[in-house]
Amino acid sequence: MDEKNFCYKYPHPAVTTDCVIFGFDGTRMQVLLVKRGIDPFKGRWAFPGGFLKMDESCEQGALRELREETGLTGAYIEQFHTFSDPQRDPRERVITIAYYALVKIQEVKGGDDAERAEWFALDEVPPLAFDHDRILREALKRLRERIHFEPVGFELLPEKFTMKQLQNLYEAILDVHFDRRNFTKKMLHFNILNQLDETTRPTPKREAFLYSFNIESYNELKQKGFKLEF
Amino acid sequence: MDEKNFCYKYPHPAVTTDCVIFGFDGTRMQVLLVKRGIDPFKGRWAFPGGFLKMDESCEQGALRELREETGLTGAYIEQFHTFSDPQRDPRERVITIAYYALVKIQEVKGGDDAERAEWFALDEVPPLAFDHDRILREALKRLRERIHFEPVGFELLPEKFTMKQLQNLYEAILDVHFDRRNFTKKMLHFNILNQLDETTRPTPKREAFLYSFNIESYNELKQKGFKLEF
DNA sequence: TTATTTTGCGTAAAATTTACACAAAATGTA
DNA sequence: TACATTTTGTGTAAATTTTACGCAAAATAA
Repeated sequence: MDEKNFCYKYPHPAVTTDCVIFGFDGTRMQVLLVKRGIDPFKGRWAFPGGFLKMDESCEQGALRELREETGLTGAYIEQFHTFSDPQRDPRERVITIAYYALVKIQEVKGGDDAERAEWFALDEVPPLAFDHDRILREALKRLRERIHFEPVGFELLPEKFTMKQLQNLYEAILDVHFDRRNFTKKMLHFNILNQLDETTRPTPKREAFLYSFNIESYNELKQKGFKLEF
Repeated sequence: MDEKNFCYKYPHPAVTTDCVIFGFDGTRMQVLLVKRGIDPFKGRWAFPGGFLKMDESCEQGALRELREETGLTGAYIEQFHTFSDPQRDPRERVITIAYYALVKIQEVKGGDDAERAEWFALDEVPPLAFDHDRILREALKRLRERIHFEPVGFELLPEKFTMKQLQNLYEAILDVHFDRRNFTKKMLHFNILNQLDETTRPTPKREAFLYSFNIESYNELKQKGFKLEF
């Protein structure tokens, strides 16, 4: 059947969600792309996404797409912008509500479309379908702002991590360099890290402490109003 | 005619834009509300907004609504969130792309719907139609974040303003109090203000310098990457 | 005149940020 | 075993920024 059964008095745009999925490999920020199997832009890479269902909010839609593409459930996602250029999709008028997700790269198994999905380092992202290049730029911009108010880094690292890993992450996102000793001091000063008894073994050189994120302390701090300046 | 002439293979939600219009009266932040003339929520106050046309981006749509409601053209607007709860409109599925505008309250003459529009101080906003209470909360939250990266205050003040007015504005938005002398020092240190030769006359007490915003210096500063911490 | 309010300009103390020094822990090599 | 090398943990002094005020000038009102 090819009938058009959904009719309205006034024209309605189609609505999709797209999700920029960020991961961190220990050194560089990565994004998960999916190769398009159909036109338009067949063969081009794009962010996972799809049409919004009528009984789900766009957050639910984005989470559903994320689950379908990567097998991830309950990931940290954040809506950052809605893109609505009338020409952004050659088929029909489509506006897309864009999210970014922060995931632990090592926990992504890949879902139904896993064979089509692939991680790319930020500086190796190929030209993307639709206006997804712009969507990526906006996502990064928002992530860089967000890091000043939320400890977004902890969504990207494993449960236990070293101070060096955390520093690498901040440096990768903000594209800056910090002094190792000052970074540690500042981070510990926030009091949102648990220093664990364990250390990294085996290790090539001197072993490092492992830390975990203390979400209770963070929530307390958040009540009082604070900022995570870097 | 009451036919439904716009048909699609899959269901499409309706899409609107809504605009939270912020103004500053010298002491308090205000928002411009419009009284609804039709159901649903007839008689309740709401933010100006309306359905997106098929040939305009949502930014163009928001600017058009703003012009129709207030007569303002070329105002500073910023998209902050898209609201998509399936139940948010009792008529049909409507998602709304929400903007906030920063306007100089003294320049708002009022448009076609001027007689239905009214300014309300933030702490005197009545219960609003739809999910507009939530929309207001989110707009404020975003404005408070934004003020750390953009000199949003200058959109809300007249061309020439005193340091005290600027301080009042920051205090009203952030709901904090600054020391008068330290605020001045910090503000001047950014080097984005022109100190004018004029002063405020007549004045009840000692006259104060007038300042204007130096957008060239601001853009220079922005290139280098900076922050307007308060 | 004198008291009062508002503004401009300053300065000392406190707090934070920045730039380093140094030693301990692990490894590899002579 | 001794020693050079790398990586990490901890500390400290200097520079900078923030904070908390003091004080006098300009205008008004009594």
